[in-house]
Amino acid sequence: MADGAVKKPSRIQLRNRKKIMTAALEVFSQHGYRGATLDQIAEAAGMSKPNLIYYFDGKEAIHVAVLNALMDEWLAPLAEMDPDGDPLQEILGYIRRKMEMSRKYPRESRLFANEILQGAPRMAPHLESTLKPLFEEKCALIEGWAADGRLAQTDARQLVLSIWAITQHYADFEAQIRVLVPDESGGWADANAHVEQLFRKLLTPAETSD
Amino acid sequence: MADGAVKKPSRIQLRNRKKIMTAALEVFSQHGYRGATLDQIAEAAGMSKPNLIYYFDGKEAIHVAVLNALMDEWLAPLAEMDPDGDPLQEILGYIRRKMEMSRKYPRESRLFANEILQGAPRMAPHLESTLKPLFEEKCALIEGWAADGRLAQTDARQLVLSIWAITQHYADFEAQIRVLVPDESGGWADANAHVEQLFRKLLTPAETSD
DNA sequence: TCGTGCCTTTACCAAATGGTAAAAAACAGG
DNA sequence: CCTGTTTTTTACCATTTGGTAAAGGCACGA
Repeated sequence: MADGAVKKPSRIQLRNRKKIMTAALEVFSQHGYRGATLDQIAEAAGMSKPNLIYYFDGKEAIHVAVLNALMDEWLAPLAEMDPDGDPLQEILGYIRRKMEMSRKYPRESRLFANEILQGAPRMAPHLESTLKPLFEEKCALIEGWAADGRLAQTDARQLVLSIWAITQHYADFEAQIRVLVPDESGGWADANAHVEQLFRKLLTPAETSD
Repeated sequence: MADGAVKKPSRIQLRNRKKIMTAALEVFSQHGYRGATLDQIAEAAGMSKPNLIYYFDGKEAIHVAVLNALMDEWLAPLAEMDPDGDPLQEILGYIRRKMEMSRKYPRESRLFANEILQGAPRMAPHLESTLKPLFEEKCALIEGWAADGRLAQTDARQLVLSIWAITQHYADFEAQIRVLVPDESGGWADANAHVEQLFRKLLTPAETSD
């Protein structure tokens, strides 16, 4: 009885929370935190504004909930990088997965981009607690590979940053790319090929074939 | 007499318009268009809100004015790329200038990033009329260099996009980088070295030293 | 059928925000 | 100093927006 646990959420609660978060992702990613209104989210979720507040403590709580819920999914491509795989293939595989994310989930990318651009006011703790350890772990892994001569010498942190920069750019700056790159061009195929070429050249170790 | 021209602005007008635009850059780049308020801009500019409206037609007009005024400055590094220079050096020089921009003018970078992220609602015409021609011109130049064998074969459009992505990332995602990269590390020096290494490897032509 | 507890809506509200009106102040030019 | 013009301020205003109160539905077991 003295358990401070919360009651387990009902089916309808689960369903509605998910509907709200889906709607919120749509609206927040398109307009940013300040630009999004509860009315927009409510309409997108197909329910009334006070009903949102019934399920979440307020606008900020919705935003934080969406951010936190998507963080794991967002980091999955990096988390999947396998210490036992072939270094170059592992990194190129990571890049391929990341490009896939930008293509299939641009809203998630823009949501995070918006938040970081504003100085990550609502995400800083999560960055520190979730992103940073993973980042450190994978950087150490890459440094290990480089030290073994299985990758060209390069700054692991900068490498990961530049992978993020390029891959996410395709989602975050889509409006600009749409203006500059004609529709009839290769589109995503060109992008994938270019990114692979770029990082393959960077990372392929000097041919010290034993 | 029949000249529909506007009277030339007084000294005080020039001064105040500039003050407002400086303040607006600060505020818009930090909070985005919707997140910025006229009161914030007024305070940053050291004048009253109605006074802003006296000099500009409204919030949107201020935003557009800032965007347009900074566009040229923003594109200068690319415009400076010299068709008669050494291809690799020209591109690396461009990258160096762009990194310098991100370091010295992160607010400008974030202003544009915010605008593009929201779909460039107030900048689309300017993108089409100013950015696109320059982009096309320089892409053609790069393609020429590559065709002459003075650069490695690569997709010029994708190359420029990836240069933008990486260099601007250092300004736009600074909040994240500050969390991930320890202060005592090389900081900008590491970043510059990495970016140069990355693109140098991509662009150095196969050693067909004649 | 009647509660009872979860869910939803209707009607509001206070603060924030973009913008206006009009008077006051500052600043020419004579 | 006077006069007309430009600049600035002091009140306002209408709308938007995040949030609340309280009553109404609604499912479901006794």
